[in-house]
Amino acid sequence: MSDARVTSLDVARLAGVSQSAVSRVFSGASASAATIKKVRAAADRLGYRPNSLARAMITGKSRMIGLVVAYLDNQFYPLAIERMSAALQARGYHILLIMAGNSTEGIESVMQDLMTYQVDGIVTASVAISSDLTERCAAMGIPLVMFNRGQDGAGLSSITSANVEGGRKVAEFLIAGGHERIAHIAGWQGASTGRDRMRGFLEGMAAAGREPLAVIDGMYHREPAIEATHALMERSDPPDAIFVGNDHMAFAVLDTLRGALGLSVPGDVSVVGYDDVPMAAWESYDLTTLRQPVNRMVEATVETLLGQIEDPARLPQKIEIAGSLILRGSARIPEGWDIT
Amino acid sequence: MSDARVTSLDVARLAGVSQSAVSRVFSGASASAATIKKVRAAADRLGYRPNSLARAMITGKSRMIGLVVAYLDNQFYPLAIERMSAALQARGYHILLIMAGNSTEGIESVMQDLMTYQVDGIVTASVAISSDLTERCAAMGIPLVMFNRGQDGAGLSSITSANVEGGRKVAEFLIAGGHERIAHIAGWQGASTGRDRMRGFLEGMAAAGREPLAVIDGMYHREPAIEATHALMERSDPPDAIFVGNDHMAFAVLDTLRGALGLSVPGDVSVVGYDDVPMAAWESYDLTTLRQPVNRMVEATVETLLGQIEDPARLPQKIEIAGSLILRGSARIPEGWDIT
DNA sequence: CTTCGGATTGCATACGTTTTCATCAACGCT
DNA sequence: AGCGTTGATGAAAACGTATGCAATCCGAAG
Repeated sequence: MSDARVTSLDVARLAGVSQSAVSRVFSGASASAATIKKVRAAADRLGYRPNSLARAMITGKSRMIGLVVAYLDNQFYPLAIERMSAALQARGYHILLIMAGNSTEGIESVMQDLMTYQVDGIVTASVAISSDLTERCAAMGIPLVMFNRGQDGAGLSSITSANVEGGRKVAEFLIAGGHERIAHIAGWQGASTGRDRMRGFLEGMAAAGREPLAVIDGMYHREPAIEATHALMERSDPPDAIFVGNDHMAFAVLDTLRGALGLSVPGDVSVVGYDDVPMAAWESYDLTTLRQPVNRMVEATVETLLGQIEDPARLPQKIEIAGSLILRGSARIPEGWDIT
Repeated sequence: MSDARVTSLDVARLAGVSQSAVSRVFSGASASAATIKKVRAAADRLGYRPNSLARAMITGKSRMIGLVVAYLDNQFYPLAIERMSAALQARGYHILLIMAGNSTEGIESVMQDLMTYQVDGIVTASVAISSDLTERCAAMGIPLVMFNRGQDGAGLSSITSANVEGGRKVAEFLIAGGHERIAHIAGWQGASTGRDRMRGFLEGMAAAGREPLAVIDGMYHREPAIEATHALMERSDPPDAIFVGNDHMAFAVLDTLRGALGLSVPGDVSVVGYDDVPMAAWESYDLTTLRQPVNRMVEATVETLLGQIEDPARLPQKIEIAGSLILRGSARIPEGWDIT
C-alpha cells in the first residue's frame, strides 16, 4: 500500500515501542515475548524488512561475496557458479557477480569496484591477479580465494583439483592402452591449471621412459584447439592418442577428428579430456575424462572463505582435491581397467 | 599499509580541507582546481575509494541490479548473463546474482532478500513470479523486467523473442521441406515461451491445413526430451521431422536419434531447435534452429530497465524481438531456401 | 516490606557518505 | 566606491540500522 519505504522507526511507532526494540527483534538480540509479538505484528502489517545496506554500515559485514569470473563458455563455470550460489545462499550470503574477461588491467579496476561495495570476501574463478592486488585485499582484511587456479604468492588461498596427479593419471592410462604416439593439446600455459596438468602428463610419460609426440598450447579455447588438431593430424606421423587440457577443447577436437578429418574415435585416435562436465556424458561425445569434483571444490571454497571471514587470523590454505578418471568411449581402454 | 579502512574524513584531514570537499571531488560536484588536486593527491596516498554502501544510503541508489536465474544448464543463460553483466558494468551497475531453482516459494523469499539490498532494479531470467510479488515491487518503486519469459499481468515489462512467429516459421519450413509426419517436443508448458512457440507452430501447421503428428511437453529438460524421442520413434508411424522447443533439448533428441536409435539425421528424421546457442554450430550437432538474438534481447532488457530506473514514470513495455531461422545440416532444406 | 539481581527497554551515538544552507571571498559593473 | 553575482567552501543534517549505557521493571529472597 504505502509508496514510501518503511523503516524500523515506522514499525516502532505502530507497535508502540522504541526503534531499538524493533532492531533487537530483527537482529535476534534478546527481547521479551510481548515486544516480539507486538513488533512482529506491526512489521507484518507494514511489510517491513530491515535494510541490509544500513545494517552493513553499522556491523561492517555486508554478507556479500564478490565473485569474479573470466568467461562462461566452458560449462564447468556455470556449473560451479550454480553450486556456489546455492551454498552461499544457504548460509545467508549473496553474490556480487563480475565478469572480467581476461584483461589484466580490467581485473584491477573491477576488483577495486568490488571493494567499494564492502564485500566480505572475494572468489576469483579462473582469473589471475597481480600480487599488488592480493596485498591490497589483505590490507583491507578481505579474504580472497582463487577457484580453479593457483598462484605462487604465499598469502592467498586457492582451491584446485590435483592437476599434476591428474595429468600423470592420464599419461599412465594412455600408455597402458598401448598408444604409440601420444600428443597433448595443453591448457593455457598462462594458467597454473594448464601448466600443472601438462607437467603431470610429462612426468607420467617420463616415468615410463616415453616422450610426447608433440605439445601444443590450446589456450583453453575452441578455435586454437581445432587448429592444433589439424596441425597434429597433418603430420607424417600423426598421434594415435591426444590428451586435451579440458573438456571444452576436447569437444572441439572430437568434432574436428570426426567431422572435418573423417577419422574414427577411438579407432584411429583416442581422446581424453579434463573436467568431466555434464556434456562429456552426452552420447555424441561420450568423452573419457579426468573428473574435477565440482561439488567438493565448491564446498572447499566456501568453507575456506567463510572460515577466513569468521576468523581473520586463520591462515590461507592451498587445497588440492583429487579426481578420478572417468572411462567412456572416446579412448581405448586397457585390459582389465574397466573393472577398476 | 594502513590496516583500518580509510574514509573521506581521513582524506580531508590529510588534504587540509573539509570532508564535504572530498565528497564533492569524488561525486563530481563542482570544486576548485586547487582543492581537486589536493584531495586527489591525499586520496591516492591513502588509497581511498568512496564507500558504495554509504553512498547508496544517502542517494537511495545502490547501483546494483538483482538478477534472478532459474538454472544454467541451458547454454543460453550463461551467455545472456555474460552479455548482461558486460552491458551493466559498462554503465556503472553491478549484478547481485540469485539462483532460484524453480520452486515458486523459493523465488518469493529470494526476491524479498534482493529488496533488502535496495537493488535499483530486478531482472528475472526464465522465472515466473506471483502477481503479488510484482505488485510489491511496483509499490517499492523497483522496476522489474522479465527476460525470456512473458506474463499476462499488465504492469510489468518483458523481453522475449517473437516466439509465436518463430514457431510459425519452423512449421512453414518443415512443411516446405516436404515432411509428412511432423511432431513437436514442446518447451515447458508452464512457461510462456514454451506455450507461444507451440501456438505459433500449430498456427503455421493449421494455415497449411495440417496437424502435428504428436505434441509432447519436454519440460525444457534433457531427460524428458529423451523419453519423448523414444516415445515418438516407437510409434508405428514415426515422425519424419521433429520441432524441439529449445536447443538444449534438441541436442538430447539428436543424441538419442543417432545413438540409441541408430537413425540418420536428416535422412530419417529432420530436427529443428530453438535458440541458436553457440553449441548448435558445433560440427557434432550442426543444428538447424531458430535464433534468439541474445545481444539484442539483452540490449533491450538493459535499456528498458535503466529507462525505468531513470524515469519511474515510464510505462512497462513488452518487447518482442524477431529472430531468423538458421539453416544447418540437421533438417532437410526445401528447394531454393538456402539462397535466402 | 525491603533489597538485590537479572532481564528489558529507551536514549543517544555511530557507521561514511551526500546534500542543503549559509558564509565568504572575489570580481565585474555602474 | 558600492553593490550584486558568482563560485567555492565548511558546518550540519540526513539515510536506516546496531549497540553501549543507564534507567526501569519484575520477581524472588531475606
